[in-house]
Amino acid sequence: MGATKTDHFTDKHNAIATLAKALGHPARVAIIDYLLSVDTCICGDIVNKLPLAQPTVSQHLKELKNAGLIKGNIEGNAICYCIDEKAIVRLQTYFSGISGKLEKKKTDCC
Amino acid sequence: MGATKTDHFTDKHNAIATLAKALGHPARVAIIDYLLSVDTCICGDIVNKLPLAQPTVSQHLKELKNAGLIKGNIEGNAICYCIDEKAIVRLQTYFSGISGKLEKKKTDCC
DNA sequence: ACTTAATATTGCAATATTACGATAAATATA
DNA sequence: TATATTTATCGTAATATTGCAATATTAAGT
Repeated sequence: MGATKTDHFTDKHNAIATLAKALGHPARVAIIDYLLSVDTCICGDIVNKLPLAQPTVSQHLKELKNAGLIKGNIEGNAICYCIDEKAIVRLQTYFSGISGKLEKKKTDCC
Repeated sequence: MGATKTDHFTDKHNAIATLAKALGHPARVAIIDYLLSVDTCICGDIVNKLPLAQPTVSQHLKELKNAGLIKGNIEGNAICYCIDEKAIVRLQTYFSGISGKLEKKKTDCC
């Protein structure tokens, strides 16, 4: 089939999966990394930093935006993309939550 | 084409993407959640907790294992799966790193 | 209005993922 | 050894993703 059965899972699980999926491609991780490294947000040169054609980069940016990881503003004939801190914090909280629970368990049977 | 150009990205970006991709499906997030909630690691009943058939669950477990998020041991005719703490810590560190850098920047132009 | 520059969209081919029925493999128990 | 139980694998259909050339859109400058 190929279609994920999102209906059958909790909102929380779907939300984490959506964010994680958006970062499930090295190009998109690289984009986040790049956005983090630049001070100015005129980000047209992301294309130059990646080994991908412009339409492909544009598509990756769209996916990051749809997932809520980045936000963008039109800025003349350039676009300003920024990381959306809320999404990062959500992921950070999620993983530190798991980490904390694992510490408490300490039944490392495997 | 459909094939990710992993060759062209850094190992760090590929590593994060691999972990994130593994969590890019609600069923796999749910599996992690479940593994976290049980004390005993006899995990055959993951199938009962998910709205998916047994082969599908088995496949998701395999992907989580390949990505390094869980590890498993054969335990009689049951399998014991556990979360691999190292992977969680790696993700936690990654996201808190981003969060920290964002705090320092504070050039939220979008 | 015309041109230039930057980004987005469309269309399409190649590949990957998701899901499951059928079946196999492995192990425990009778 | 035969049977039940549990997990894995195979085969296959449906859908999604990735990547890019061609084209469209948008806004700035001339």
